[in-house]
Amino acid sequence: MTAQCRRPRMKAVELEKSYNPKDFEDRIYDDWKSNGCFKPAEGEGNPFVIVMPPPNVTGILHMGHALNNLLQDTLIRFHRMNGRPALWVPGTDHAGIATQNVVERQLAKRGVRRQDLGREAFVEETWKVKEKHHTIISKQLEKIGSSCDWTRERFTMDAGLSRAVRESFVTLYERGLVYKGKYLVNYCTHCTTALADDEVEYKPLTGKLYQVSYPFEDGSGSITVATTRPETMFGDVAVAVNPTDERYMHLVGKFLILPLTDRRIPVIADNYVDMTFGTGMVKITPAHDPNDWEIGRRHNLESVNILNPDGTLNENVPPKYRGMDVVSARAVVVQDLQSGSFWKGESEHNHEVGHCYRCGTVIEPYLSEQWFVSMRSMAEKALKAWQDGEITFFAKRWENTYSHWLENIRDWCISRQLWWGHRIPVWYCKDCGEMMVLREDPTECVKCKSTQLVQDTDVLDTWFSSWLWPFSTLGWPDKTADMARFFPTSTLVTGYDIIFFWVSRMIMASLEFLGKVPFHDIYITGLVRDRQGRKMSKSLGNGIDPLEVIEQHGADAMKFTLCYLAAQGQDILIDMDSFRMGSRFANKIWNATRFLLMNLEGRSLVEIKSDGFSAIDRWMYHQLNEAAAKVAQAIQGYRFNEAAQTVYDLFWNDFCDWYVEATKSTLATKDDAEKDRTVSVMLDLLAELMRLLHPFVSFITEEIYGKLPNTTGRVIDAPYPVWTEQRNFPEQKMIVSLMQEAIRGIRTMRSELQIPSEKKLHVVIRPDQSFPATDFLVENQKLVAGFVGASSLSIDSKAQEDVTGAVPVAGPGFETYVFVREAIDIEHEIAKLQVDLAKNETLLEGVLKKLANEKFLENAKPEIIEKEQGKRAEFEEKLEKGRKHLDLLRTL
RNA sequence: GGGAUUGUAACUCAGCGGGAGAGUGCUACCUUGACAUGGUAGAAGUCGUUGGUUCAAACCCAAUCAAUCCCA
Repeated sequence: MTAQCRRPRMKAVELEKSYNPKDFEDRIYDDWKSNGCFKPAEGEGNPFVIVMPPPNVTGILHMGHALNNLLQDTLIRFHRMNGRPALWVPGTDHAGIATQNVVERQLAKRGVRRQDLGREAFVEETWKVKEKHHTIISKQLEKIGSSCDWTRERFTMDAGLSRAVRESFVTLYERGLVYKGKYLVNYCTHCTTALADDEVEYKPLTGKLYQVSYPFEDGSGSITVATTRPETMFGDVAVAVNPTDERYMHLVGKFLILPLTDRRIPVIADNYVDMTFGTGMVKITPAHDPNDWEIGRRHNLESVNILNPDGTLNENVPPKYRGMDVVSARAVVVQDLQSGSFWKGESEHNHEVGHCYRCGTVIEPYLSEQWFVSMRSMAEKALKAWQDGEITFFAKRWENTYSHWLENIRDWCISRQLWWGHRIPVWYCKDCGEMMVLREDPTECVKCKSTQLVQDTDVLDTWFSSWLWPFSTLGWPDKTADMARFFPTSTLVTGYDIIFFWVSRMIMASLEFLGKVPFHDIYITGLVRDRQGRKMSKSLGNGIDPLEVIEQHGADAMKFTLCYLAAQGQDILIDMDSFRMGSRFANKIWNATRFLLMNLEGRSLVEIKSDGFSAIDRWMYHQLNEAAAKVAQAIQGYRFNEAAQTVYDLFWNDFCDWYVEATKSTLATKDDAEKDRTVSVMLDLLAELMRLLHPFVSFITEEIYGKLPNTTGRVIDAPYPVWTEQRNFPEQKMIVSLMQEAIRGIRTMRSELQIPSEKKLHVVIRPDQSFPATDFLVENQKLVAGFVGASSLSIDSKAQEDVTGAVPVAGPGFETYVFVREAIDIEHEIAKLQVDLAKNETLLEGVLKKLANEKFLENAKPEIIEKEQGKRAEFEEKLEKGRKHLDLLRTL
């Protein structure tokens, strides 16, 4: 009495005829979320931790975010299933300038300026906008299937993170690494705020180079300077020449009168001046040009600032020009220079001009008082951590970008003249002028006890809060349980555009405040581009909305497609049709499952014993085993494309094309015990496949896993398949490969001779004496016959059958004979065989030449030599058989 | 000006020292009881160009052409 008699018979499980992801994706996500599946497992174990790069809270998720997050999701799911407590911390960023711009634009529609509201009301309004947008962005993250722990979600301006920001600011101040000073900064007159150096984007512009004549004070003629920005002449404090320039040396020390004004300025000498540019004489405007600023410092020149914060000219210019913006002032100045005969001409000039990375406005170098972080010492630590191998970039080449930036680091301007953001924790006493940098809001002056205190009006750069993200999200500066357990984190996944802004700064902050790197691996994703290779952008209108992809193809299709295309260090070029790839794959998974489930009717689950496996079962487990090893390796090395390709090939080429096809002949029989066994093994394989596939196609695998009668629980927390010796069947692998080769040979013949599939053939497979798969072929005759559409098939191991009139096909260790006499064009077959023979002759020649080469035998690795010897045998066999077959054909 | 990356089948890209690969597209046949979002078979490549290193180069090195990106 076997166990199967007592087991209940199963019902067929109905799966919808076609794959329709909308039917289950949302439901599955809710199920995961409401059952705490995204929380890290309790207990021991080396945690795997990712902090999500926080998207801008008022932004919309674009394809780049989708890519970024689904790769993180793949990693998290893989490690979670491998038994590591996996934590993925989600969150959003307050995005100072961007958000403030969004709210200001909304207000502008009502005809309201932020100044009309006042600071407090404006910030309140911004919080409301933030709340509204926050639901949009989190919903989008859910749609794409992100298995992040929402119970730990953070926002860069929530209470905890605000405290972290203060703590870090004050600590740096105490360490002398934060300072305030009047320097030339990049200023956006549209956003009315200073920007950091790396927030400026340089774009080539065609401008004009103007030649202006500056007369000498003593009336002894004039000199000509070249400038691209004549309106800044009101800020000129000198004209410089190169000290080695013999044309002008005699002029150094003389004074000039600045045109349109009555100011006198000196001629000075400085190495910076390029003798070949323009006339070789340069006007020096320290308050409005970074190079001039340096020259001004070297020569102790004063700086004359001619701009108001809004970009209009201020009281330091002649009254006529005050209040004009830069562009209109330039036109008027040019006109006035012309009529005042200071004009010497103009020419076209191409140069790189800085623009605001948020609004695109031309950046003005602007002299103002700002807060800075001194970066040198932190950069050195960050460089050392990299040199010591504590962090690794994938792909490696980004390490150059990282180190190069750190080696050339400049101090970081962190104050922003905005209202939305972390207010700088600095207070000034109105009475005694004392400056206080404090963790807590003060109530009175620490020096004079006055209560007349004002807080610095500026806010901090948004990156000043996001650089703390890997630990502020875990509770720092408190010593929380999460900090102890999950910090440092494991991996960061982000785009290369923010290696400077964010990645390197997080490393610096983490080393500075915690003495550890914040993560060990940094995976840099490619950029998602359109088919023409252009960046996706609003202005081009070439963007693809991830939600639209999900609508058309499903979240799994999007995830799988992008994984499949995510080659390390490579941008991804796609259009909407690209996602059909993933969608077809998901459809295939669906239908293969459907086939199996409809065959469950009346079957019983039996215990699976590996000694009861058929050869083809062993082969399939072997393939699965190999794939598991390959996927693990690929994921460890962040080669997502390789991992995705591995599971694709396994499921489609091995499981569907061969294994499922092979079961069909069994399922068509009346042998119930064998059918129960087949179905049970197939269910086992399918469950394993769902686990293996889950990180790459998460929803469909969960949906199917839940329907399988041999599974309990969810696939999201099922164990991941790992390579095991028990499933290593290299022998079966080899034997099945030989069978496949025989089958392909016959199919090719059939197809080339255009024999319709309904026409059944007689086929003879004649193995050589030492052919290892003979027994297998004998046992699986029916199977092979089914694969090639043969009405009769014989395994002619004694070479007894008469094969006269059959078309011969050579294989490694065997020959096949297909009886299709009436269909053959003998001349054509002979010609084909001759081409084949010629090819093999050249191949053999090459191999023989190698094997005769002493240097090759000396230098090549033994396994290579062995391989060449194997090739020689193979080509010789093919030639021998080919010649025999040629004779055979000629007798027909 | 400095640096990085990329040039492989019609398209998008893997491979990166030892017999040229995938997906899409294309061609032929197939409405076989999972799937036409499918099946079977096939055609298609001087691996940008020129040198060099090596027994052996798509792969390493140098130069060169083309494209992209970052920094100044």
